[in-house]
Amino acid sequence: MKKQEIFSAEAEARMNSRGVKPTAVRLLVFSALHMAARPVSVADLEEALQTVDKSTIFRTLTLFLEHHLIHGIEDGSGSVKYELCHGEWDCSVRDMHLHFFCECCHRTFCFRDMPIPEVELPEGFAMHGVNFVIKGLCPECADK
Amino acid sequence: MKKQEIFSAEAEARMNSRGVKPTAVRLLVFSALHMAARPVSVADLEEALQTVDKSTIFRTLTLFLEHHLIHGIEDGSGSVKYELCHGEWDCSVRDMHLHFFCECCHRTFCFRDMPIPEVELPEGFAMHGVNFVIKGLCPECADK
DNA sequence: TTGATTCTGCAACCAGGTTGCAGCGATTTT
DNA sequence: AAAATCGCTGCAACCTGGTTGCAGAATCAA
Repeated sequence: MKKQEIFSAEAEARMNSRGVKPTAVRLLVFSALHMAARPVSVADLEEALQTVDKSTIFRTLTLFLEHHLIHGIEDGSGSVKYELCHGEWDCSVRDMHLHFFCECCHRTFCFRDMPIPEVELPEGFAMHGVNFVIKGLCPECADK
Repeated sequence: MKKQEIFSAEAEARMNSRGVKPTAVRLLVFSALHMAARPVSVADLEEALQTVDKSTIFRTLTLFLEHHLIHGIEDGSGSVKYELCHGEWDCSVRDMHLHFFCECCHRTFCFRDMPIPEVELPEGFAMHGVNFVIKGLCPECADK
C-alpha cells in the first residue's frame, strides 16, 4: 500500500466518521487541505484543483465546516481561510490556536502550539467559537 | 454652548490633532461613530447618514483608520465594523479589547474592560495589530 | 433496468468594497 | 476680485469573493 493510499484511507475514515460521504472530489479537497502548509482560501483551492469547480469547492467546504472536519479563519484578508481540524475527534474552542496574518505577503501562519487564552465572558454570553488573529510582518517580509 | 456644540468642538480638535481636516461630512461620520452603542459597518453608517454617499463614508473611514482615529474589527459577519479609538492620544495594540459577535442577531459587542491577552510571538514576527473576536449567542438571543 | 437521490459544473447573481471621474467648494495666488 | 489650485464629495461603474438555480452526471436502491 502506497503512502498516498494510506492517507486516502484515513481521509475516508475521517469523513465517514463524521457522516460525510467520501466522494472523489471531496477526497481531493481534503487532500489539498492536508497538503497545504498553511490555511487556504477557496481561491487557493481553485488554483490547486484546476479540474474542480469553484462552487463545488465552496459547497464541499461548507459541508466540511458543518461536520467539523475543518474550521475557518477570518484573517482580515477579505477571504476566509480554511484548515483541517487536527484534534482527533473534535474541533472545540479549546482545540483552536492562534493565527498570524502577514500584511505584506498576505500569508496566514498557524501557531499550532499557541492555544487561544481562556477568557471569562460576562454573564449570559455563550461562546461557540473564537477567532484570534495577529497581524504584522512575517520574518521574511520584516527582513526586507 | 450646547452639549452638541461641545462635542463637535472636541471632535474637531481630535481630528486636527491627527492631521485630518474636519469637514462637515467628516464631523457627521465621527459623530455617528460616537453615538453608536457598538461597532458599526459602512452599511450602518449609510443608513444613519442618508445624505452622505457610500464612497464618501468609505473614504472617510479609510482616512480615519490611517490617522488612528478609529480601528476596524473583523467580526466574521462579512463586513468590517468600526469604532472610535478611545485611548487618549494613541490606539495601540495594548489599547485594544475583546469583541463578541452574536451569531443570531448579528450584533457586535465591545468588552472594553477586557484587554487582549499578551502573546509571545515566535522569533522574527512583528505585531502591528490584533483581532480577537468571540462568537456565540448574546444574552438576549440565548434566552429564546 | 429503472427510478430516486445525491453530487457536480456551469452560469448567473449578489453584496460589500473600491475606483475613476467630474463638479463643487475652499484656499491661495496674482 | 479674478484666476488658478487643491482637496472633498457624489455618482456610477467596476471588481472580487461568495452564493444560488438549474440541469446533466454519477451513485445507490429496488
